[in-house]
Amino acid sequence: MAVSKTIPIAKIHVPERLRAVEEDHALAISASIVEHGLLNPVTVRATPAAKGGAYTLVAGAHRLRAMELLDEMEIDAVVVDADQQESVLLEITENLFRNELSVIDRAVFVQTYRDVWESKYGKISSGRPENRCNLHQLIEGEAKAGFSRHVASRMGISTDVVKRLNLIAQRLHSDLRAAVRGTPVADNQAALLKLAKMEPQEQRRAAIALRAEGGDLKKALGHVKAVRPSEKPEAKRDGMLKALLEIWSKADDATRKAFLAEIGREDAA
Amino acid sequence: MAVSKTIPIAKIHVPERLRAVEEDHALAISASIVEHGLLNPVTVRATPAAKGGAYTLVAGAHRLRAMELLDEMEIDAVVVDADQQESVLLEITENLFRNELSVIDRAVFVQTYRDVWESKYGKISSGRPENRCNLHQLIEGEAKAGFSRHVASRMGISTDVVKRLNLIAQRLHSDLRAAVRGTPVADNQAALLKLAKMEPQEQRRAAIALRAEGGDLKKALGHVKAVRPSEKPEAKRDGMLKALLEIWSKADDATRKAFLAEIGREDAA
DNA sequence: TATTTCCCGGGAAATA
DNA sequence: TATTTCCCGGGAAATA
Repeated sequence: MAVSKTIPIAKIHVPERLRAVEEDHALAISASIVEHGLLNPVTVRATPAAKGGAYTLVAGAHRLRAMELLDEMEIDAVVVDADQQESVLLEITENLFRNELSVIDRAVFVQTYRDVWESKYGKISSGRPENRCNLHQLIEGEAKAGFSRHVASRMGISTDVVKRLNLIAQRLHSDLRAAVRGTPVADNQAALLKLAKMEPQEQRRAAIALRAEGGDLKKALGHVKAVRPSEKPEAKRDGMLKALLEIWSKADDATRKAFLAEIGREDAA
Repeated sequence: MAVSKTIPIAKIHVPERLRAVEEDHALAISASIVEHGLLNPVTVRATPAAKGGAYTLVAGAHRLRAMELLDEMEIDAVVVDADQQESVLLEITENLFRNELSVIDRAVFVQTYRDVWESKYGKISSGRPENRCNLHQLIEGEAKAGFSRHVASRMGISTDVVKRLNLIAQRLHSDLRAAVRGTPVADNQAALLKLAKMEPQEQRRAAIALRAEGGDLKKALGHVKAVRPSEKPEAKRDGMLKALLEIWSKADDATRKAFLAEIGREDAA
């Protein structure tokens, strides 16, 4: 892939499409950066004429924001020439084919592919495809299809595999991604899926526990589960109370009476 | 398609695969048959050596049972030679291509196609495909794919269209199918989908209302909706009571106390 | 507004 | 047991 170099953060323009950054997520990444440094460089495009600066962000909005929060002035970035986007996509494809990659590495590759693709062709979303999209497909000489099938056919994998890698790439917390690196879990798809589906808060705890247990996932999850019940009982209680009141408000007199009788409160009128 | 002729019900063997008949559904069909006759013949295969009789049922278990319930001795059936199954599939395909069909007719065609296909290749289900299935696909010269994609490519429609037609064919109550015939609703996909997703009980009421309103769906659904709240309040009350007790049983003392306080029952200890 | 084609999430069952 | 490839259901957004 193109060369990674250090560039001033002030010179990076963040396009509208990438503006929506979750501050919590960025904060979590800052913590990870303090501890382990920036593991993956962000991806930018050289755009000397852009309003915000000489570069435009392609991938890594959260990492960029995290570095800003740490008052860093510079960041490692892969600089991709606008005309080279297509060849970057090709490189990713080839890497995916060639190497013996772990599941998590493949997920990151697909994610980067997705980011570069979106920066070139627009945001990937559901819905009936526009003509623009079809046009692109025709130029490429592929059958008419959305991003999912495009990536699948290009990478030589099924759309289901893309679906899973996407899920891992998009929902696995960066803390966990870092914590998992080098352990067997990095190549354990089922485990990664399970982790990715947990709440972000739980994922952060799982990451800490995983490090403490030296990569033993079972032990680590044991701690997280054990912690959970006592961790946020208020939220749970609130939920129960709310549910009770919600149903109560909709119930008729007969139902209310029956309920009170069942719980031994049938006395008052 | 092959010729339809009248055959003795006693001579039809019902294979294990089709044995599971919902008696309610069959009863509903008998009512429809009394009123309108048997609208679609069942499909059978000529199997002189079979244990149950000279024919084996391919499609129409509910219709067959309905005729049995009416003490009929014979039934109209399309007799398909075992060797002709493939050509029947082809015929359905061609019909689907050629004619100006309503949505509901297309759904019925896809359903029949599915039935014949299942009788030849085995039940369609989820899961990683077996070798047998792949073998079949290779013989056909098609790319390896499940039933859904097979049907889609053969019919010249997308898998999403197959999905919707399947939904309509499998979940639209036969009463409604009959009631809709000849009205604009028969070619209104959105309406059919909406109807198909309703509870069977409601579908039956909708069918009655639709006839009463001369095919005016909006008016008919107005009646059904209006009837519903007073129709089964007991079931709803039961559900609410159950939900209340369920949550109550899991709640701790503090939550229970808070709840009782909210509803003005904080008195007793 | 009705239809279509995407994406996403989940579950089942055979394979490795 | 882990992975893969089906089917199914649902929602979004452009098209007709």
